[in-house]
Amino acid sequence: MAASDISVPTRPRKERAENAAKRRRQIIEATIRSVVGNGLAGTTLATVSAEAGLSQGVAVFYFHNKQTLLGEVLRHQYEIYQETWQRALAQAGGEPVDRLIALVRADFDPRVFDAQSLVIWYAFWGEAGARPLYAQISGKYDAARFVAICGACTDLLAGIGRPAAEAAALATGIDALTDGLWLRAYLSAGTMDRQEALAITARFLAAAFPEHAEDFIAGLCGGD
Amino acid sequence: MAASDISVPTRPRKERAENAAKRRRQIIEATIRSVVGNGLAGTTLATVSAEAGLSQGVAVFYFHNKQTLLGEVLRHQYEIYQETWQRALAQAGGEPVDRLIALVRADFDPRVFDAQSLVIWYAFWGEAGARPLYAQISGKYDAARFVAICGACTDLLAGIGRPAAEAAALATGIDALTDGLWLRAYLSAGTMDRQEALAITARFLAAAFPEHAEDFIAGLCGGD
Amino acid sequence: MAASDISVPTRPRKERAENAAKRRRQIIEATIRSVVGNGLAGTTLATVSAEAGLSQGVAVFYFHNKQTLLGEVLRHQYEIYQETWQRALAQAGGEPVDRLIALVRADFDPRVFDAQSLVIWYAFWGEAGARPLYAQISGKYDAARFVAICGACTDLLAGIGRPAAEAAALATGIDALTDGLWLRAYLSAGTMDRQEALAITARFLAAAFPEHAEDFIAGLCGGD
Amino acid sequence: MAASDISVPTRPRKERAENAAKRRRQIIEATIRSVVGNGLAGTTLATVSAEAGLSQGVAVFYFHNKQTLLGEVLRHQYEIYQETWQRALAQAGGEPVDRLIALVRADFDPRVFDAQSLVIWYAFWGEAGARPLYAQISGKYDAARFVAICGACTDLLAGIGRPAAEAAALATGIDALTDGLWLRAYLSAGTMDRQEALAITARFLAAAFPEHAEDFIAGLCGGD
DNA sequence: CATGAATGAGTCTTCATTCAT
DNA sequence: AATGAATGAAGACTCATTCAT
Repeated sequence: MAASDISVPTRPRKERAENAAKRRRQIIEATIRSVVGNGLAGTTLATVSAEAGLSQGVAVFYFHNKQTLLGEVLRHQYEIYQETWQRALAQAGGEPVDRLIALVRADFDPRVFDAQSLVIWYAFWGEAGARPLYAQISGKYDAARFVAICGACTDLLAGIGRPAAEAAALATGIDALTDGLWLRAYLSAGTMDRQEALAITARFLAAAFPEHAEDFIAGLCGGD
Repeated sequence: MAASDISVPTRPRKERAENAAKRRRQIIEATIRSVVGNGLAGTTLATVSAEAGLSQGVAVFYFHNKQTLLGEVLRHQYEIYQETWQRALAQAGGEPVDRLIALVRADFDPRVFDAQSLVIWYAFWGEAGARPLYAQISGKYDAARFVAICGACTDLLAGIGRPAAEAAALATGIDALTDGLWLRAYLSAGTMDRQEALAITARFLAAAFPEHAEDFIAGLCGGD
Repeated sequence: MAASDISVPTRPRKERAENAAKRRRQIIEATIRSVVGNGLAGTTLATVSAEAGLSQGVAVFYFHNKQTLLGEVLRHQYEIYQETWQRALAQAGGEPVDRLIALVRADFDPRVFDAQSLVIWYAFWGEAGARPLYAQISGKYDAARFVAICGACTDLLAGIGRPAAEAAALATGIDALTDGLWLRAYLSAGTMDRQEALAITARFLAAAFPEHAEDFIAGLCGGD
Repeated sequence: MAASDISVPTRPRKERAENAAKRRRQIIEATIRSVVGNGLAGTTLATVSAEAGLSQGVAVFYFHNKQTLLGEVLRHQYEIYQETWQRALAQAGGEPVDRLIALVRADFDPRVFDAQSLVIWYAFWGEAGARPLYAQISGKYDAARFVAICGACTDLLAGIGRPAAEAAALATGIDALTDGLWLRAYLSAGTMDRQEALAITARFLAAAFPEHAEDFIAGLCGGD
């Protein structure tokens, strides 16, 4: 025990690692606030530092350079999003309708469908054309989600005796619809709320799967 | 000699105005090429000048400052878009189904639905959160288009005896769907072509308006 | 003629090029002053700008970046040096002894052998180990001078019936001796003047070529 | 437990001092490696720490600041050099010729005349113009060596009946010659080896002291 | 003793903007 | 009408130094 007292005068390794993780999150969150407030172009290491209440150097210390930091921010955003829909999916049970409902509801979950998040999404997507890193991160996470939607659609079609070939197109359509609603909500801030977005999506899903129309209306429009 | 010195440089007023318009367009198009190639953040007055084959000063000379130029570029992009769908609408005849078909087809018209245009749209929308000017321009043009879609929907619903109250939600959904398909096409470049986008939209429209399912399938999936 | 009045409203091309050359020299000379005053490590674009009485941006405008500027400074220094010894060589006439005398005298010419120049030489040579650019520039110019010395030695040896094989070693030795005297003059500033350096070199040359001892003594120690 | 906590960390004073000396040398040698690899300008406390395999803070802990560390490195370099020539001198015996030969040989001793050492020398000399500390250290050690060379020359001249007044000039010339050969070896790395350098020096010494020509040739060119 | 997180002044570089020509 | 030289205010990034542990 005396030995350990001597050999570990510094902070325990674990505590240090935790502290680093905390700092990284602190900086990432400050960056998000900055992007929301100043846009991606208007976000500098200075605005990030100021927002984090830290000195100019820390961001570089923890992320090596601005590009890495921004990439990490996008990843962080996707992680939150993925966590949300994956949890919803896990809690939805086995019925394909319920899974689809869960995925759509997750898309308009307040934790995900809020003004700040939307700014982040479109800010990064806007630069994805010129920044391979952003495009790559987006592609990876988007693919995972597409698989989930596509799976639910496949099962749903199987249940009602329709050809599985439609699944991909339907999944793409559903994904596109919710992304488009996000864009509306983002561009004309405040004019579309969660309820309206869910109602519109419900209408299209009900039309696309008339056999489950009732389920979609009930599952998406009702509730909270 | 003195006479010629005075009279020659003073070009007729009209010719001068035309020249100015030509230069402005030249610079706007150079800017678009630059945004496509370097992103909005990577577009500087220098990249614009280089792309236009003109000197550093011209952009400022004709647009006073960078922000105005970029605003003008967005406006230009919207003008081309608006021109496309308005012409399509005008040629569509009076039937609401045909008008809706025309509007959707216009959205995936090669002049509008190409990789470069998509980069422009999402680049500007990405910064719209932090730049009121972009948001304002977008809002103005988007509203005009929404009115057109909404009108077609209203008439269509009236024709099949469904409540007009649905029109706005349907219009929003259709708009969102096509925007979402644009986003797919933009982010995963090359994986979605005009045909597929039209087919997906047709499927949803057919489902939403079963009475005109045939029309939408025929009008959107067939043809070129 | 009226046409030319219209087509060339800007400054004539030639005048502009001259102006650019003037600015470049102005900045190079400011850089030299800065290196003399602050060392190479202490020379920043800010010290250069201040020394030149210009704004921070100009140096970059004319030299693209700091490294290029510093490379150009070294080249400039070598150009002056080369010009000096080449002119001396040209004026020396055909006698090998005279050519060797001229080359040595040029090395201690006040235009070349002054405190400021020495600082520049050793500052750049000091970094040559880590900067291939400097090493490359030095190598190129040093080679040219070595050829000249070597040629004179070869002819001199031929004149007195000694083997030509000695030439390279003698040339290297002479070059090394003058460089070493430069180092002395540089490190212990003020303790060695032109006269002393010439006298020491004369002594060694006289010893190395006893047949021309008188010539070297007379040619190097006398005069101004 | 309390007892061991207190007694164990308190190492004996002597052991502590030895450890400190070891650490200092470790850091100095790391600095030398860094200067060789990155140049003086490219050497930071970070490169030094990395090279030493120690944490960022140690260098400051042991040397208070970077300047002091670098000064210590130069001193260390001079110490090795001085040790080499002083030992050679001590082993040379009393004959002036032998002392001079020993001094020259020491200058091209593999321990001293190697690529890395040359980088160090010229790196520091390059900054000596702007850093009084380096100039001062150099001056001190150079003076000691000059005294040694000068002494040997004086005795040598006395032995052959030539005026002692020549000694200083000859000593300066010899010193300059070897320094100049070092510069050649440094700038055009790999093109001059120990043998060639010794041969060139031998030739000049033989010429300068014809009475001892044989001795110099034998003493410098033969051997290993 | 030793670590390495944190700071902030300073560096190079970029770039919108001005302006003389 | 057009050029492009010149400016200077940021921007990202570096690094010597400090300091709590």
